[in-house]
Amino acid sequence: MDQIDRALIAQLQRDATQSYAALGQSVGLSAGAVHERVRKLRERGAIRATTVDVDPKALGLGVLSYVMVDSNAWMGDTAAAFAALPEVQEAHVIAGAASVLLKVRTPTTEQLQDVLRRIYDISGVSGTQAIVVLETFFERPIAVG
Amino acid sequence: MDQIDRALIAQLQRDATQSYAALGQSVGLSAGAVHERVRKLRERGAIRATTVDVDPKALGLGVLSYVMVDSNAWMGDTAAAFAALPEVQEAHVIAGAASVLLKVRTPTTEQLQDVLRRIYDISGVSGTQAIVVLETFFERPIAVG
DNA sequence: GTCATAACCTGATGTCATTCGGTAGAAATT
DNA sequence: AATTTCTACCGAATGACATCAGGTTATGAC
Repeated sequence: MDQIDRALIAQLQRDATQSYAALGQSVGLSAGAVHERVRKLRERGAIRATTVDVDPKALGLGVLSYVMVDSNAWMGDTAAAFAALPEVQEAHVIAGAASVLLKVRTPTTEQLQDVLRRIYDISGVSGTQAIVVLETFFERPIAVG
Repeated sequence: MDQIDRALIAQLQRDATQSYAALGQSVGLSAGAVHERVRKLRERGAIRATTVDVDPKALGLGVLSYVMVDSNAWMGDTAAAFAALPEVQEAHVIAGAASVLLKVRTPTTEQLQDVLRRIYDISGVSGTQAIVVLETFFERPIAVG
C-alpha cells in the first residue's frame, strides 16, 4: 500500500467507471500494471466492492435520522436483530450513555416512529433517542491522504 | 423509476462491475435496454456516482466516532468549515440539543482529540461531545425495497 | 556480485460497452 | 376508430477496453 495505491483508490472513489488506461495516466503507469495493482487491492480487501452511490431522495427516503439505543443487557450479539430492519443503514456499538447508535432512513417521520417501535421490540432495548437530520452538509468517501 | 429500475439499482449496489448482459439476465431485458435505463438513472441523478467501497482499516483509519457539535450561533452556512477537515466524513445539521452531527474517522483517539481541537476553532462552536464507536455491526447501502 | 522476487511494459485476444436501425406497444390527438 | 407520436425494446455491428502472457527491468536478500 504505497502512494500509488492510495492515488488509485482516490481516483476510483471519485469515479470507478474510468478505464485502466486513464487510471494509468493519472499515476504514471501502464494499464496492465494498474490492472494488477487494483486486482491486488481487491484481493487484500482494501477495496471491498465496487458500488453505485444512490440518491436517497430518488428512492423516496427523505428523512435521515440517528437513533441512540439504550439497553439493559449486553448488546454485543444483536447485530442480526438490527440488520433485520431494512431502514437501518448503519449500526454501531458505542461507548457512553447509550449502547448502540443507528443510522436510519425513512420516507417520513411517521415511518421513523414505526421503526422506533420495531427497535423497542428487540430484546434488551430499554429506550431510544432519535436525532432527526434537518440538512445534510455532505456525505463523502474516506479521505485517503 | 419502476420496479425494474429498482432491481437494477439493487444489483449495481451489490456489484457495479457486472456486465450489462448479466444485469439484463437478472431483470429480463437485453443489454442495450439495460444500458439505456442505467444511463437515464445517472442522468436524473438517481445514481450519483460509481465508486469503490474502501476498508477504513486498510487506510489506517481504525477509530470511528460521531461528534455532536454545540453552537452559540447559526450554523447553517458552516459547511465549508467542516468540509475543510479531511477526517470528517459526514456533516449534518440536526434538530435537538446540539446543532451539527459529524462522522469522523481517525487513525487513533489521539488524532480524534486533534480533530476536536480544530472543530473548536470553527466560528460559532461552543462545545463538542464525542461518541467513540467500539464495534461496527454493519454499514450497508440504502435498501431499495 | 549473484540470485530471487516483484513490478513493470508491450502486445495479443476475447469480451464488453456503446451505438444504430428497426419494431412493437402505449398514449395522445383528430 | 384511425392516425400520429413517443417511448421502450431488441438484435446486430463496431470500436474500446479488460485481461492475459512473455519478456524486461528494478528491488532486495544473501
